[in-house]
Amino acid sequence: MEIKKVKRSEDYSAWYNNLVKSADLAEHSAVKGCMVIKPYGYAIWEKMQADLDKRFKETGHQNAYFPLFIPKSFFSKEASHVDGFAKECAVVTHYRLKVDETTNEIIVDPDAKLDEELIVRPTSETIIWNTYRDWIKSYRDLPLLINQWANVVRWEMRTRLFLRTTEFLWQEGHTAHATSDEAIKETEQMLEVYAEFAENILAVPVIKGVKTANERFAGALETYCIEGLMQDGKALQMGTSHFLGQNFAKAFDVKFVTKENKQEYVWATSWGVSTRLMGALIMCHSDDEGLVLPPNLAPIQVVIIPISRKEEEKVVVLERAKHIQQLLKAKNISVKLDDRDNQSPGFKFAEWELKGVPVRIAIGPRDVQNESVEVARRDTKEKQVMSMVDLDNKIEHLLSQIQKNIYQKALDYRDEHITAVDTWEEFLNVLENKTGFISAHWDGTSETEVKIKEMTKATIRCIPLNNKMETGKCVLTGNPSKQRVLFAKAY
RNA sequence: CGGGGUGUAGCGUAGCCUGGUAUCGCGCCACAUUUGGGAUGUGGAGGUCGUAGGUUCGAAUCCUGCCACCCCGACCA
Repeated sequence: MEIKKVKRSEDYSAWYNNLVKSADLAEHSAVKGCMVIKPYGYAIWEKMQADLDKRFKETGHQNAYFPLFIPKSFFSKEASHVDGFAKECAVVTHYRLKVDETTNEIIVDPDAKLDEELIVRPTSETIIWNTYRDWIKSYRDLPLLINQWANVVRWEMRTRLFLRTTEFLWQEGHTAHATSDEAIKETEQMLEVYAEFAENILAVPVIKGVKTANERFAGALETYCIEGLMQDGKALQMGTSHFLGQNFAKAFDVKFVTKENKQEYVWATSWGVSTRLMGALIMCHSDDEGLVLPPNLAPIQVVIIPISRKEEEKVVVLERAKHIQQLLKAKNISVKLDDRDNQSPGFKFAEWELKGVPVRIAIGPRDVQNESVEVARRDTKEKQVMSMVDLDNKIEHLLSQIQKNIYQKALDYRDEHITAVDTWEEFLNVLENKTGFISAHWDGTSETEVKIKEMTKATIRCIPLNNKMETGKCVLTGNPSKQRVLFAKAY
C-alpha cells in the first residue's frame, strides 16, 4: 500500500478522506453516498457498539428489532416529524423486476406497484409507536425501555465518509413512560450515558446542552445533545437525546390506564448515536502520521514487532515475542504479533502508526540479551527501553496513561477554543481566525439565530446544561439576554 | 440540485492539445541477499484507458449522452 501524505494544516478534508482510506477504515461504494466499512473500521465500530450496548443494558434497556420499511401513512401522523424528514426519504414503490422484451434489460415491473408506498426508515419513531400502541395498556407496562441497532437511510445531498452517508448504522432508543418527569429523567440519563462514553472511551470531551427550537429534532419538545470540537475548529454533534412529550403517543393513540383507572397518553423519549462517532474519533485525535486510537477503543492495543538478522536470532526473538504476547493477553490486552517476514521493521512501524495502534513493542537480539524491549507510544511518538521486569503491568499502566493523555490533549484544545465575546466584531474575528466555540449572548429569538446563520454559517450548537445565568446584550441585536449560548461552525 | 474539477493495472501517474493499440513508480508473484524508521537485485504476472454511443481505415486521444468521485455552495446527524 502506498501512502499518500496529506497534512492536516494544508487541506483538512483531503487529510480526513485520505486517512479514512489509507488506514483501511472505509471506502466509497458503487452506490452514491454509501460507504463500505472495511474490517478494521468495522472492528472499531464493534468496540463502540459493545461498550454502548453494555451501558444501555446496565440502565435497564433491552434490544429489539423493527422493520426497515415504514408505511407512508404512518409518516404523516406527526406533522412536524414529516416536515423534518420528508425531503430526505427513500421510497419503495414496486416489489418486482422483469426483463423488458424489446430491450432485454431488467426493468421495474409496472404491474408490481405497491398500493401503499413504503418509506425506508430515516428513523423509527413512527413504526415503533404504532407497535407500542398494542404493547402498552396499563401503567404496569411502563416504563418500556427498548433500543435497536439498525441501519437508516437519509437521502443527503452531499455526503462524507462516516460523517454523513446516505445509509448509516446507529442505535436508536425508544422509551415510553407514565409521567413527563420520568421521561425527562430518561432523556437526561441517556445523554449522560453518551457523554461518559464519549469522554471515557472515545476520549473526546463533549459539551452537554440543549438545542434551540430551530435545531430541535422533528417532533421533539426538547433535544439534548453532546457537542464535540474537531481539530479544525468545527463542532460536531455526536449524539442526541430527545424528550418527545406526548406527541407520538397522541399521533399513534398510545394510552395507558393509571392506578386511578384513568386513560392517559404515554410520555416518550428517543436517543441515538451513529457511525458518525467514527468521524469524531478520527478528526479529534489523529495526526499527519495517521490514526490515533484511544486504547479503550483500539481493536489492537499493542503490536509486537520482532526484529532479527540471522535465522538463529529469529528463533530466540520470536520466542520472546510470543512470551510477551501471552503475558499481555493474560492481562486482557489485545495484542498483535506482526511476524510477517516480507516487510521490514521500518515499514511495519509506519503501517501500525497509520492504523493508530496505541503501543508498539519492538524486540531484537539486543533486547533479548538485555532482558528489555523498546516501547513506543503512538500519541506522543516517544520511545523508551523497558526492562522485562513487570512488563505486563507497565504496559497496562502505559495504556491507561495514553488514554488519559489523548483525552487531556483534546480537552485542552477544546477549552482553549471556547471564546467568550461581547461584540459582533469580536464574534466575526474569532469565527474567522481562531475558530471553535464562541460563547455569546443571544436574545433568544429564532429570527436572530437564523440571521446569524445566514451571515456567518455559524449555528447555535447548544445552550449548555447548568449554564450560568448572566444578564447581557445579544451579540447581534443588542437586545437583553439572560445567558450565553455556544455558537460554532459545524459539520 | 447549482458552480468548478477529476476518472488510464490494487494505489499514484505519463500520454490526450497535434488519432496509429499505453509510460513510470509503489504494490503483487518467484528466487536470492536483507531486517533497530517505509530494503536491494534478477525474473514475472496484471489494463476491453469510468461507461454507452458517434466520427474515422484506425479512438485513451475528437464529439455526444450517462455514471461515479472530489472541492465550493444550498440541505442535514
